[in-house]
Amino acid sequence: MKTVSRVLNAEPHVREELRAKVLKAAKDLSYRPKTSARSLAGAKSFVVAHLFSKLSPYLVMAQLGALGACRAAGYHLLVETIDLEAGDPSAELASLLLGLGVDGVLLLPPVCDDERVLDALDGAGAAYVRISPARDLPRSPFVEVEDETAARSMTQHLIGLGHRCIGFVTGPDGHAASGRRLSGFRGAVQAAGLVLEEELIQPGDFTFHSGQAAAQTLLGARQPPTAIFASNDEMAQGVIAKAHELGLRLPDALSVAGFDDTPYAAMAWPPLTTMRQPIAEMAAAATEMIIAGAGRSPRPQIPARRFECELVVRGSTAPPQ
Amino acid sequence: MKTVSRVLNAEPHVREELRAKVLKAAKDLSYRPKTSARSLAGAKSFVVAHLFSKLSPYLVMAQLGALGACRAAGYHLLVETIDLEAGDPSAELASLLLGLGVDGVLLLPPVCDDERVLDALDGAGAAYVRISPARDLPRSPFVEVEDETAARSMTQHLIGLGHRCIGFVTGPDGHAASGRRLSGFRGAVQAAGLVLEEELIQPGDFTFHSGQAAAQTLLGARQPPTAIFASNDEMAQGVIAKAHELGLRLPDALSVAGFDDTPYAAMAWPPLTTMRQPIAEMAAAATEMIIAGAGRSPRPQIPARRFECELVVRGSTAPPQ
DNA sequence: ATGAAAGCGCTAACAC
DNA sequence: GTGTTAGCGCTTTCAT
Repeated sequence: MKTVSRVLNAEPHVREELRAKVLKAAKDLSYRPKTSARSLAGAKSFVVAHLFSKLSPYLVMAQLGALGACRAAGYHLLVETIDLEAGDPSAELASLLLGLGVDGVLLLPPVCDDERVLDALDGAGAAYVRISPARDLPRSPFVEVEDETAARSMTQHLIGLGHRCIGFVTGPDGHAASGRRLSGFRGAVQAAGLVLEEELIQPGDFTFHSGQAAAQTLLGARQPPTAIFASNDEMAQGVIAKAHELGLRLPDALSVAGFDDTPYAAMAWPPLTTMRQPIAEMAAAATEMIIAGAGRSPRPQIPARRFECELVVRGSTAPPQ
Repeated sequence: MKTVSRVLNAEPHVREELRAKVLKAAKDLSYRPKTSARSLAGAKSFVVAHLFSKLSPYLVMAQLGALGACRAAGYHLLVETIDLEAGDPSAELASLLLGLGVDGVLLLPPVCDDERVLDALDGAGAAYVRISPARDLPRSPFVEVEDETAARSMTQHLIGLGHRCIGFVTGPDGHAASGRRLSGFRGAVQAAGLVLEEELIQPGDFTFHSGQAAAQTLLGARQPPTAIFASNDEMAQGVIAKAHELGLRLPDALSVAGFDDTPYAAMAWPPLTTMRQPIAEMAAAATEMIIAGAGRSPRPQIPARRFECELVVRGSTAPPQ
């Protein structure tokens, strides 16, 4: 019995001949080890959980990446929501962690920066990997993306098109990406020797509505920008909608750029120029980190991984008219 | 020990006093039963799987609904993809079903109409509930929506606005909703005494691209329609994009209507008039059906449930100019 | 390199 | 109404 276990878990110390025999028998019987028995007896549960508060296209792409990594390793992906607004998120977490004993939890913003969630996870001794965390970097393995460089590239693209007055819509405070994308924008504008009036930078929170509101303000100014760079695609969509509402012809009267390259960016009109963030790969990498550490104690130290973005030029950006 | 088990599973035959005592002790110790032990010993796994081939906004909304139902019942939701294009989907399913022994599988189109998937599921003795299945209705419990009635309402909305020449973009063959929505459209057009030229009905497959292509054909005709009703929101977005590309002013030069009311419908420009399909509730209902039958043998007969849609009028429909 | 024994934490079946 | 016993199907530990 133990020999079969060794073969099926790819453990050493089994003669090649015997291994083949076991494998053949397993195949003939179409035998599948029962996950519940494996996790009851052993240290691994073969389940990774993706914990989120709200599902955006960005998180959906991450989920798909995580799913792929799970599949490749014979793992399963569990999805769980948590209400950050509600009283105590740790109570909700308890049933997840203590009950199921998942091997690890995948966290993205904003959940990955909620102190209470992190404390609850640490308290339960649960492993977790974060994507683009804003704080306490040493607290867990994580994966991040070159936000600042990417934002700089996008800004340079707009400047290269001839724009001299560019508006920017920020992400919410507390999101690591928000500050970095703004820095990248600022850096590129200043490097080009352009004046950056502070009213060209409008606050947003990654929602469509906030993109509309920011556009309203920017386009209503005495000297409106000829291009607007929104920190994510959904806000860029809001900018586009507002511009249409104001009767502007895009992209001639206004260039609009986004960030993330969600599937809906290409469905906007005009199709949105944006920075492609390899979120599926990032989530897959994070999931692999979880799986690599599953059942191991002490948990292995895993170095952070950093990914790059790619400029995707579509029809929403053009030289100013 | 058995008494504790009874209390925690809300089984009868426990004195109220003792029950309270157990509950208090459980709380004091913050005790959580271990899912793997429960499913190894018992007949239930406390896990429902959502099996899909591709993730659309529609499926994401369903996932959220299923998640809510799982949460409420102390269940967990597992997500799994299956490649319908690939050789044999049953091989992929095997590891999911035999290994994890989920209590049930939630299936939506197009997966819910794939004969091979259904056969594999039946072969493994797995329970499944389908949403809007197109065939073999008695084969499993299912949930459906009033597609035909809803399509009729939408068409009446357009006719009521004064449109006399309305184009229609169908869904893919094999999707139960495709035929029903087309029937609803046909019924309303004929009831209004309008002539329905067959070239006003263009084939689509629920993708953005197919919506664009259909719009290209419809708007290029000698007598183009003044309104286009697409069978889902994504195709409606494609119609809108194509209309913008052709320089049409929406909604005056062309009214566009969709179906589903995904979150992106409201982000289009103009905001899309559509039929809201209560997909999250439908998925929740389907998940409850799975949970109700979990661990029971023979599986209880569960009557189908039917839901209604709601017309959501936004800015993309208006009287013809 | 292989295998025997013990037991993970519950529920099922059966006493009482 | 309550408690006892015997496993569920694996992995772990420890012999050999």
